[in-house]
Amino acid sequence: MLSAGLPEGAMPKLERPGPLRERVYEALLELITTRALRPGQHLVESELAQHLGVSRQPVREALQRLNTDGWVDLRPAQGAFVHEPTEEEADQLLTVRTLLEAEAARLAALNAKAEGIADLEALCRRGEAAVGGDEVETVVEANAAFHARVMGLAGNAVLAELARQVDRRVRWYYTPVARQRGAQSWIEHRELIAAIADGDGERATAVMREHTEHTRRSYHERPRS
Amino acid sequence: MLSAGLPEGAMPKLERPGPLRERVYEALLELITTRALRPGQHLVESELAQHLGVSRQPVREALQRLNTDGWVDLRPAQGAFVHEPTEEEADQLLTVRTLLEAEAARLAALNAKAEGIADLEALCRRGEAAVGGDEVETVVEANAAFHARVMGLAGNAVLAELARQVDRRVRWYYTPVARQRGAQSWIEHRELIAAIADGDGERATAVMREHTEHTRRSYHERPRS
DNA sequence: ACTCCGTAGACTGTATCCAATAGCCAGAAC
DNA sequence: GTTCTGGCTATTGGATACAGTCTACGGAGT
Repeated sequence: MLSAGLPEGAMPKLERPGPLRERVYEALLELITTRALRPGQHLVESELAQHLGVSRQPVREALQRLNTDGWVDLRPAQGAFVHEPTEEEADQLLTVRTLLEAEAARLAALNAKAEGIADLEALCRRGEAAVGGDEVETVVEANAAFHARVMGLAGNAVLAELARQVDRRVRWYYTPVARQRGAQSWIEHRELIAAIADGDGERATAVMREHTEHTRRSYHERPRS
Repeated sequence: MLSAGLPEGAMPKLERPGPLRERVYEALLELITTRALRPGQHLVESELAQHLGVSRQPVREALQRLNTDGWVDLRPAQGAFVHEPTEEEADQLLTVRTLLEAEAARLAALNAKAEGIADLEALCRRGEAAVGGDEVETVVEANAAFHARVMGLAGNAVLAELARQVDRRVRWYYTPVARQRGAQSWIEHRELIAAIADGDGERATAVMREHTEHTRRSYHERPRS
């Protein structure tokens, strides 16, 4: 018990690196989402280990998790390959996302307090500013943050965990085409905030469903690379 | 290319054990779901390894996956503990399950062919027979098989994967109280089949939602152990 | 009664070693 | 010339050993 009157925030909270496998996981995920490792590419444990400056063990464990999370395909006795998304899979993913996000919006509308609403508005402003700056990376990130906050307001940890996984992959597929849907997306976010602020679960669901379905359609209409 | 006229089914398909970590994962999951390993119990890698007759390596990887799937809690530098479900978490899980299953029912109604309907009826008969026999284990399994088949008819692999994880945990929480909801559950299954056979997505959704909400309520009304 | 270590138990990460397997290619058989 | 076989290689899968570090527990001292 800190008997001395140390202010809580003053503790430097000395940086705990966390398990190495986690950091390797994040590092590889970063490389995949940024397209530094391209879909279909063969990942060799020993190469990755050497490149990251760790032993094979943490790399193996990270690859296993990436496999179960759908980021890489682990072919037995041959190695790991960066997952290649198919048209059908992307569509299914976006469908599920619509489902999860719509439910989250409904729950958020029922649970949200004034503080949460304020957070959403702040995030919305940040997103709109990013759209003005035309930086795709920042826009996508702000969008993810906004949706994550809505999910947080829903107060369902299980739902949030599923959505986290799904959203991250959606973000991967979607980033290349995010530019198209700039300003319109944030107008819809405003509508969503209004519905949540009114505590209107039905409307929040409808708005969110409409919003994510827009995203889904704009994915299918994307320019082929 | 099998030029000889070997019948496809004749190949014994010699048993491939598959990766050891998978088998360890399944073995541990079996031990957890059957309550041989009780919630809160401390799992020591070396003990498990010795007990299963493998080295620590596969055990570690299996524990990691069990951790990400929510079956065990991995406390740093201390070890793995069988997850202890809380009231709130069970409720959230059942809520999410309702969401996923309802969507699956809708999609199944839109996609199902005659063959799928027949499968559902067969599974339903099997379940009803099990209820008659009053064997909780068999009933729960038949129930899982039925829901899994509905999910298969929905034809959304991503949705199915999420539901598989959620359902397995729901099953864990729910098994102790499954006895209460015997016959009624299968009557509702019949209704669901009818809705799917009619291709009525709205009704299928409603029936499934009602069905899983029944389950949720009966969970909360369960006798405390 | 409270605090302060000391120690044991357990995980984390590293380094090797060996076995099994998929893919590939060269070469023999027809 | 085509096909099949056999071996070679790269890589993973699994086992084992070992050092470092963290946690919790308990006993000694105040």
